[in-house]
Amino acid sequence: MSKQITKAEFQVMDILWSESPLAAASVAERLADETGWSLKTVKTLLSRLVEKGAVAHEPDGRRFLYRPKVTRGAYARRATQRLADQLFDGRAAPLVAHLAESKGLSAEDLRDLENLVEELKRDRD
Amino acid sequence: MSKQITKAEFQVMDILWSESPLAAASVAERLADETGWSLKTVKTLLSRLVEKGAVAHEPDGRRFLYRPKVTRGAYARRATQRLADQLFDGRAAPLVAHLAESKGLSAEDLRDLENLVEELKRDRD
DNA sequence: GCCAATTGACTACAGTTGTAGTCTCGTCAT
DNA sequence: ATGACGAGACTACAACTGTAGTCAATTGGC
Repeated sequence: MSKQITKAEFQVMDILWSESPLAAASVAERLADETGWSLKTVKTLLSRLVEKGAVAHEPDGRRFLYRPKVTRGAYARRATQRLADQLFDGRAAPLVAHLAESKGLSAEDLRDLENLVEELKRDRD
Repeated sequence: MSKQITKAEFQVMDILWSESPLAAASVAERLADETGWSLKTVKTLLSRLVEKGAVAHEPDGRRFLYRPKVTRGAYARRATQRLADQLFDGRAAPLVAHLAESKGLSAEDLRDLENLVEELKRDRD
């Protein structure tokens, strides 16, 4: 049921999704470049993520190791669904249309999409 | 550049997108059912939206009429883009894949998507 | 064995958001 | 003219966020 994850918290999650488990110090280290956050800040964010049920922490000697409890995929699914529901009544096509309009999909994107649609059609029977 | 619109503010926008211009009282009326918000709350939200540059207000006698300055489409595009960038490195296909997985696209959705992809491919040449 | 460094716990504090309340002024019905 | 009512302006306040600081306990290096 894990609560809403904020933007800053998401950046922490993204580190943990790329590698885990990690100690707070390691997470902070990996974030230092993009964010400039102090270790303290990162620790606060980690605590909040633990409170929210999005990451688990297991003691490892004197410190904690953190590990995501929610997969990136699950998170992405929920976020995508929320957006689609809010903006497009849950429909995918207008969502893609907006993506296309705002960004211009690459040729590769189009190929991927075509294959995906094919696949989905096959699955449906 | 209008600032981030919040969840509550979005609900107000959605009323204005469906009909505008409207006086604060009318907006509140139309929101009463779904939200139960008091007129005061709605007025606060409208003021904040004006501050943020997302709606314009023109005096009409002793009151104001509110009208969106950002179209729903433009808002949707920005929101979609943000999500795609954050979660999928801007790629559309994985986004659609996640939508498909979480919701099960309808046959109609698939047809729409297919047509859309066709169209996008044509546009590209 | 002892000290400096590190760790997690707790605290801080300003800005944003959700949800309203108060104040003041103009006006419409009498 | 006047007094109640409705409009927007300003104020409130707790929860959540972003960004840290302080403190007390632990421990690895000497």
